[in-house]
Amino acid sequence: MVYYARRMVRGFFARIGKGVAVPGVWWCGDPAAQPGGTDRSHNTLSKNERRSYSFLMITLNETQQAAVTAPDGPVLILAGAGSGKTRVIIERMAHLVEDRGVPARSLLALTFTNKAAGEMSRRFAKRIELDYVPSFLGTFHSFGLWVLRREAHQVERPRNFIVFDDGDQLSLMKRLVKELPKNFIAVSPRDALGYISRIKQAEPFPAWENPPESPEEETCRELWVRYHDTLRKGAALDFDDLTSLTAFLFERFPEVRDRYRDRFRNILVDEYQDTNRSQYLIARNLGEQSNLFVVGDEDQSIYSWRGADINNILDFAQDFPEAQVYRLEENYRSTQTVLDVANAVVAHNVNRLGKTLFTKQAGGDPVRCFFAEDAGEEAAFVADDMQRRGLSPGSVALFYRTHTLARVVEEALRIRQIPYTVVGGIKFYSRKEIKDILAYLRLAVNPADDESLRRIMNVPPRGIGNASREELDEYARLRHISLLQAFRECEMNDAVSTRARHAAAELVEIIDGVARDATVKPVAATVETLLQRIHYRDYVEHSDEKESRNRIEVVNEFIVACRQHEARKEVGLEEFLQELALVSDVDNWEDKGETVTLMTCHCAKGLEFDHVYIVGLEEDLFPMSRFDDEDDDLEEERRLCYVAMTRARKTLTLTAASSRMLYGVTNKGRRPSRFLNEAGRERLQVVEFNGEPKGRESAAKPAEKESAAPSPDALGIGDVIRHARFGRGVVLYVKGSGPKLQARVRFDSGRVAMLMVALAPVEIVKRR
DNA sequence: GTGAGTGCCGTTTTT
DNA sequence: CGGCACTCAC
Repeated sequence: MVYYARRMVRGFFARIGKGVAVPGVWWCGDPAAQPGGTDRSHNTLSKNERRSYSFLMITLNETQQAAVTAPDGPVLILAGAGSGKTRVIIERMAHLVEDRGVPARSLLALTFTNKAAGEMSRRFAKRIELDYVPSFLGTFHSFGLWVLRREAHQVERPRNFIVFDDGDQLSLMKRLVKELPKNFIAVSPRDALGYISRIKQAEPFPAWENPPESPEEETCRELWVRYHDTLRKGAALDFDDLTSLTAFLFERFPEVRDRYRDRFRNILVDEYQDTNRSQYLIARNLGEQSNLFVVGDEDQSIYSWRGADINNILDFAQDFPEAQVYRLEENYRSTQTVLDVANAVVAHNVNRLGKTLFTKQAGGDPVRCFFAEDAGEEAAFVADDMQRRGLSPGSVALFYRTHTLARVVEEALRIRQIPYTVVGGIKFYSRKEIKDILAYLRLAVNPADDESLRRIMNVPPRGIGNASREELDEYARLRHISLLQAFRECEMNDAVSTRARHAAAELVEIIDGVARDATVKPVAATVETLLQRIHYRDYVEHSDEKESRNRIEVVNEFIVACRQHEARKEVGLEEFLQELALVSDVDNWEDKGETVTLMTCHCAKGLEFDHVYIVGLEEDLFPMSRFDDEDDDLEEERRLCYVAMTRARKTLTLTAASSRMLYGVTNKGRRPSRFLNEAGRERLQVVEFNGEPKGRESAAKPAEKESAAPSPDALGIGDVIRHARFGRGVVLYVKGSGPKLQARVRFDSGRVAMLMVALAPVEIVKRR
């Protein structure tokens, strides 16, 4: 299915539709999808959805049927890529409700991503043809949030705690590291956060029974204490807390756990292979006495770096000895050629339960492979290839291991005017502008939020510098009051300069203004008033000339987003902020229409496209090199490759470059990924730049040529030239250097030609 | 207190 | 290469 930005966000907002007013009663599907709803895109499933949907109505295969109707007790579904995993979950839920008389409100379906949760609720609502579905369908994090709001007192937090995202965490930790007494060995804020996160998985409130094993660990423990102190004072939880404290609650307070057990008699977990320890504990605590239905694929476990433990799925049968296990191995998505390649790669893994996907769609286009000289040629090939094959942009996706690879490809697509959308990357909501605005809003809602105040006390600059800040910090600390309170009282504080005092008073005034507005105005209006009061747009415009246009856009987009949200649901500022905390990919607030989709391989999980390109299949990039080349890491890279490949419905094209600039250094003599070998050379068709298959002998050797860097000042990509005969044209790609410099040019006539620059009658019209 | 300039750092994937 | 923190001059 092709996911557009807007759909993802709609998925999110759909989940927080009007039903949310009653805790635990979640609106599944979309308000606009009610009979009489007007928005077309809400009422219709996409073509792809409809295809699989009607398929589902007509027939489930035997194994799927058995899985869906499995008797009570723990059930594990090993669902290979494209085997109808989501279908099975939804049918299972429908089966429970329709055939077994299970009340829908006793269903708890937990997913890993917002995307998956959104899709699940929409499809489930359609399936059982109800406008309201009183089940809880959401991510582990949103479930944790929901539980913790009700049980906040158990963990000594107010009900209206706020959620720190990773940006908040990092800036807090930076400060804490800086404030640490000098007798502690230095650690980086990132390392400290990593340590804390790992600890939390095992034990949210460690007793520190063993002495620290290193001075670094000692520092980390000290930081742990300070970090949580600060969170508690700020009435905040971080992302990890949402799941780890929930797990802790269920483990330590049986009576609390039992309440939720009684409520949710049927637990369904999607992507079980991605669960970390806390998530596993949540599932087990709630599901061990009732019906735990987990679906996953050990070959698609790609989040171990976030604490996901593949052993949760590998050991399910040991954990629950009476578990019934079903294997879904029939793939409904890809051609056999694609599956053969993907299977061949992942078959090299040792640590797996073992499945082999098959499909009834025998044959299919060969999986192609292109070896480029450099990243520029690789990008040019890919973009050219899409045009040559006449692919509709919306049917194409391009995956890469790291976001940095997107740039070159974007360039190639832009020049050819192929529309594209980059998914992920710099997250909308972690942009400076958004974080600034949110900090104001959060402060208005929660005066104890010192971190937010620190962020914006001098943004835009208002004359509160280091000296005043330190003074006010000290003032607040001594009196055990919030920083904002210190600002309120600073009129009497002689240690602060007059200028800063006025600025502080004004800031307090502004914050109070926001709080006041929020009670009477819609969110968008409150934000707009705030922006004008602090001249935020001017500030953005003056702070950075080249990017300012974009950044203003970001600000305006935020306002639009607020409005959209309001149109959907009347909600106060406080609730708005809380909902926002769990949305990460707000970057996708725009609908980009029929475009090529660019994203990381991780991001691609759960999606499917007719035509898939995977670029950068080189050693040290994919698989990415690690400090320790442990097998586990390599296996995970392999799974990631498998995930990426199995997204393809019809065709798969793999590319690599022998020279590529990474981290600012050009890296020559790069070697093709071992995954290409593992796929089996005989399964790959090596092609030339023009897409024609290469001769056998040349196919055998992955190019390791001396690549002469194209001389940058001769002619570059994007330059506009004029040719004596062909007229005006744009340079798509250059190759070679000096007198051998060749340029691929697309002329306004539509003609594309490779020119020897030294010989051709061309002049440069415009440098890019 | 501000802003420009410099040097250093890491540098994957995301709820 | 790019983002960030730090230093230095106003």
